[in-house]
Amino acid sequence: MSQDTSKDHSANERGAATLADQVLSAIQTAIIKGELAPGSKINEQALAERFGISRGPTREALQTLERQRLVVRMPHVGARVAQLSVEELNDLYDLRSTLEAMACRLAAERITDAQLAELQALLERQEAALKQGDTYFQEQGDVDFHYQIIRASGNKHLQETLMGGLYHLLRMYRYQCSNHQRPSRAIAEHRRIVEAISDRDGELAALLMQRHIEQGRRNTEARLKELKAEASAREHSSATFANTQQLKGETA
Amino acid sequence: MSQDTSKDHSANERGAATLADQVLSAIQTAIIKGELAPGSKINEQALAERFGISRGPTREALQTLERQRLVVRMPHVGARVAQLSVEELNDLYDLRSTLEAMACRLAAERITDAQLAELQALLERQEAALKQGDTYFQEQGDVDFHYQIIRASGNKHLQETLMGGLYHLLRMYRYQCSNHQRPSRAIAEHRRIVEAISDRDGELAALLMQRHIEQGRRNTEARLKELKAEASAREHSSATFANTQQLKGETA
DNA sequence: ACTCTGACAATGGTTGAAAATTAGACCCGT
DNA sequence: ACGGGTCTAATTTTCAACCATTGTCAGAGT
Repeated sequence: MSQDTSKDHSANERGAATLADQVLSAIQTAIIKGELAPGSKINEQALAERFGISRGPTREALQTLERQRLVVRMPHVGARVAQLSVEELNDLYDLRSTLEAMACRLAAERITDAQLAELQALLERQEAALKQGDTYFQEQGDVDFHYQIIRASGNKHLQETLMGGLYHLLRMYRYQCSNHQRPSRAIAEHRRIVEAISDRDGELAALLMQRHIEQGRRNTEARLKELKAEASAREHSSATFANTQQLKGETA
Repeated sequence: MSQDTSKDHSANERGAATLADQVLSAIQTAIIKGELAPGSKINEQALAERFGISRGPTREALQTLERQRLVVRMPHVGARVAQLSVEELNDLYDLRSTLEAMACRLAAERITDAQLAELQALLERQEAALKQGDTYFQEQGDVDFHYQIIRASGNKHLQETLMGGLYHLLRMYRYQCSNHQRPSRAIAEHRRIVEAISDRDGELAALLMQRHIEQGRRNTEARLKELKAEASAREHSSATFANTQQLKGETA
């Protein structure tokens, strides 16, 4: 039922067997929430000390973060938190759209009755949360919705690509560009998608999912452009320090 | 000191920036070619000694291999070379088919004249190699063909997912299940795809690519099933030796 | 203003040992 | 013999100290 699916898909399902895994999810949330400012440099030593571990596991976590595109690394230079960009956002959503459409197509063929029931139960919980204005559960529920469909596709590589690769970066964009608009519409779209899957109409489900995601892309893109404009405006006022400010926390 | 102007200043070029990268590609080819037997356990220490490096970079390479699905790792247990399975093969090709179809769609929109000329030149080299029976270049050319289209898509995340993630595992399946059949037909399919892209007909190109890849899937699947059957037969006759090829001493 | 030089800082890499965990062998009672 | 629990051994994980290599930056020199 309400198992904690959001906890950690990318790392191993085993809670946190290694130190690197533990610190990994900590850094992940820090980056996604913007506590580590985009573009800011990451010092291995300092990061290790901050979590009370040595450089070994820290480097491991950093490498995982690199493959998740949450940080960018260059040899002998170091790691810095990824920068949000409109181009990458579009690349990301294009890919996500294609992959989740595929997931819908497969899920319509292969979803089990139990999984379908679970999906419908989730939908009802989402609607209840909408009425109560529980924004946290709305976010959580949206993630779970997409996750369950992806899981129902039964394609392990598809799951891993979405969950381990794109998922976290996507969360960063959504979190930092959150504009939480019209959850009622999103849930209505969810409902139609579930109906299509329930009817075993994979093509329709895929199409609806693509449109649903495209809607999300538009929202996020618009908000990101606003943020970029604001940042650019701030940069004009203090142009002398422009370059050095980039790697410090200026996101108010 | 030799001032090499062509020094790689970007992390994209996986030339040989760090030790981990160097040894990584070495292990990759060893796994892909089957020199490290599928399912065999990998001893970190032994692997490090074999390449004359310490355990640090070795662990890093191993982690990268894990994300490429060339090895499977479990905490405190160790790493072992991935096992080929028909289910995974199908998952893999499904995903590849979807992604490369997407690449075709995008490439038809965004390919430059220079890239298109390059693609056509490659095609002619492939046909020349076919006539001369140059099987090595046929293999290489096929990889390049798909790579160039993926690159022409212009979607960085798509490129990274295919090249960094699926590519190597795919090569393993193709190498170990090589049955080199009908290259003439494959090249004819390549030509039609290039024509469709040249006509800016993304939908057609995507469809042709999907069929092309499906053809490859069928071949590889059939060959893999043969191999599995043989292996199963061998296991019946001499069950004692089956599992014991490890990296302990040397694989001579 | 530009380039070159050298010190400085951070990362990449090595080594050896200690802590943690699993797999497999061993023992024992029923 | 058999199931169950314990113990040992082997590997992995982590730590800590160290050196080597590279990028960065300031300052001198032109």
